[in-house]
Amino acid sequence: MNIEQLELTEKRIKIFKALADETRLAILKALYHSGNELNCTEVGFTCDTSKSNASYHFKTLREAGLIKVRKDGQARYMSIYKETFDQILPGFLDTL
Amino acid sequence: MNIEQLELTEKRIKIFKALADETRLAILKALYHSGNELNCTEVGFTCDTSKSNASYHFKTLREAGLIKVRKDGQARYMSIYKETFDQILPGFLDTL
DNA sequence: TCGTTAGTTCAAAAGTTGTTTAACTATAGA
DNA sequence: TCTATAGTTAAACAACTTTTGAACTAACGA
Repeated sequence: MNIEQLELTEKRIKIFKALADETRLAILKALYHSGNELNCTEVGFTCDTSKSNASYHFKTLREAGLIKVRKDGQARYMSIYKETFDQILPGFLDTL
Repeated sequence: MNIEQLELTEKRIKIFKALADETRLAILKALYHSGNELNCTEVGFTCDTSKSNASYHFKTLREAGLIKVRKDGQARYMSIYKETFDQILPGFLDTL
């Protein structure tokens, strides 16, 4: 395996780990179906867990490149990082 | 969430867990690129681990519905379970 | 029947991930 | 400046996954 393939494999594994969790799938589903950005409180509400646990899951999704976060005042708005899905899992978002 | 959606979510999580591992991605890659079935020894050789560990990973892949296994004499031949990929991760196999 | 090959299973050890609680930082408004 | 709100971080713990080595089963050929 060359270096690009190694990095691609690592990226894939990070993504699959991030997707292998009910709470994180619920977050992505909410984001995808909102068709828009949502703030942490809104997302935390739909996935029914504590704010620190929600924050842990946001971080996992962010580090896998599956969501992006925009800061505005006190709030942080997150949305699907579509490019990552298109590259690694073409067609998956539409099955959500 | 209704019962079908719950089952789909569980199936997805099982699949993502199965895919979130370097050894198992290597197995799938070998199978996909062989374009054919391979026996456990051949696959174990390409993914460089003990036979008991290889067997554990085969089971994980089998239980996620990602490979199927055919027994013939002493040997077992495994191959990609294409239908599962088509249903849950359309387009993914070609990125392998 | 005996030895060999192919693969699985089991239990213990090692490693990783998810949850919880509490303490923390940063921004906003009174 | 004080208080409230939004979110992150750290530590401890429980739960789960992976690895390892040894014992096992099943099929084959001599």
